[in-house]
Amino acid sequence: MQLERGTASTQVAAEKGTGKRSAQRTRQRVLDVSLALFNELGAPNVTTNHIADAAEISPGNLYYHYRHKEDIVMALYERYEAAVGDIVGGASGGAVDDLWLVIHLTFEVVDDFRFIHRDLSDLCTAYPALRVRFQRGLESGIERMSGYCRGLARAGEIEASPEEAHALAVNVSLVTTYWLNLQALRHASLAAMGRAGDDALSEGVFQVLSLITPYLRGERQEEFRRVARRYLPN
Amino acid sequence: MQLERGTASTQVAAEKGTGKRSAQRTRQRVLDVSLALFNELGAPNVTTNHIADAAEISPGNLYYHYRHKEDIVMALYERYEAAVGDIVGGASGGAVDDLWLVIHLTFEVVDDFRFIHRDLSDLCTAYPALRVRFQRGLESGIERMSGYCRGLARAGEIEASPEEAHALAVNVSLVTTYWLNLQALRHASLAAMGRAGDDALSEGVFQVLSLITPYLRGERQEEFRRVARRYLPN
DNA sequence: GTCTATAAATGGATAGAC
DNA sequence: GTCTATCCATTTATAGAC
Repeated sequence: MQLERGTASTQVAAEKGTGKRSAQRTRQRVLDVSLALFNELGAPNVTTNHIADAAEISPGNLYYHYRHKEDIVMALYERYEAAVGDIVGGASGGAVDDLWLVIHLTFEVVDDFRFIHRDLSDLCTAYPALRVRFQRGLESGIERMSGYCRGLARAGEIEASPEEAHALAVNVSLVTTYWLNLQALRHASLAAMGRAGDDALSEGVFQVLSLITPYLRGERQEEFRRVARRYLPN
Repeated sequence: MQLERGTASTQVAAEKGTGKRSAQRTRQRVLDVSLALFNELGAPNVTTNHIADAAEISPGNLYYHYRHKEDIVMALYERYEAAVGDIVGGASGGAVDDLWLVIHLTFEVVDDFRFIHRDLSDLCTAYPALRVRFQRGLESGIERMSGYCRGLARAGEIEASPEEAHALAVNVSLVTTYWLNLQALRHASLAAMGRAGDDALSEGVFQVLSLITPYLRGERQEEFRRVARRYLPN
């Protein structure tokens, strides 16, 4: 992550007239336009020619940088994983107070890479490598959330058996994973679906919070309800 | 629905030697094998030739019966809708007691037609007619569940604001829609995914019940917990 | 109603020149 | 690094004989 010799501007200058650009830059641009196209049309509906066009390079050149469409998808998935990792890594080890913030940030990342969940099953059968990575990430996410919930239960913050705490964690993961997807389906105009509106995102946070709220007790519950209310559409 | 002149056996007899079969029977068989293939491989990965092969007819003949692949998908979706309608229609208007049964039966239908939710987004963009039908069904499902939950709230059975009751209903719909899908993703071997095991189905019921349980109070909650426990894997 | 043969279009991927 | 041209496989759908 500490590559990038020379500033972008000096690179551009050095590339002038040669007709060549740094491989790094081209690869980055391919990923950027691919992400945009995948999100807009769904990965299965974006062809390699389509990507090459948008990146303003030839199909042949595209395959010089990425031998298979799968390679592009995997590279983007790694970006997604890294972004998610930044969030949980930055979370201050388990305070209830900023749980809502973690949820919110997570939804933003899920939105940025919404193509992943849009055709998740199909992508995972087409690209087995993606399946194993996704499985790993999902399980570890569930496990982390489950541990967090069971911790709350032990601390007496929520009233739930270990099984219920785990079920709660799984439901949180499920809603986080599919909420924006379902919301896009519900409110999609006939036009291609662009980025989810702030509404859809806020509603998602509300949905997740409303999974947790009823388990809380007394004071804590009120606190949560106040936060949740901020995420209501009205 | 009251067609079917003559029994199946007399039809078969009448068809002998002519090389022709009743259009009804052929169409049914096409739908049956399509459903099986879609569920096994995912609709996008099943070609019309594939279907023709499995139905033991020629590609040309397939297109005599169904002009487009979309027609097959839509016919199957109508089957699905009808099956769901049977469940909610048969439910004895709102007793809490057999809510778990409705959930269980719903999961079975969702499982029978799991190809629908597997590639939902992609199918809906490919077939706009499907999108509108699905949207309608989803919204009416949410609305019914929401009304049910708000009713429980009014009756004092659960402690939830109207907004929370609605959020609960949405989460119930979401989990019901995507649970088996996610579960197939989690536990899929490299082999094609067959019907969900009884485990996955029971766990799904448990997940949905655990959405509702924490909202209940005292006696009712205990009752629900007892039912839910029956759905635990162990 | 059913078949064979094939059209028409698309998509992933490669070869070889510059 | 980049391009043009093209191969090869696949897929939907049709034409026309039986």
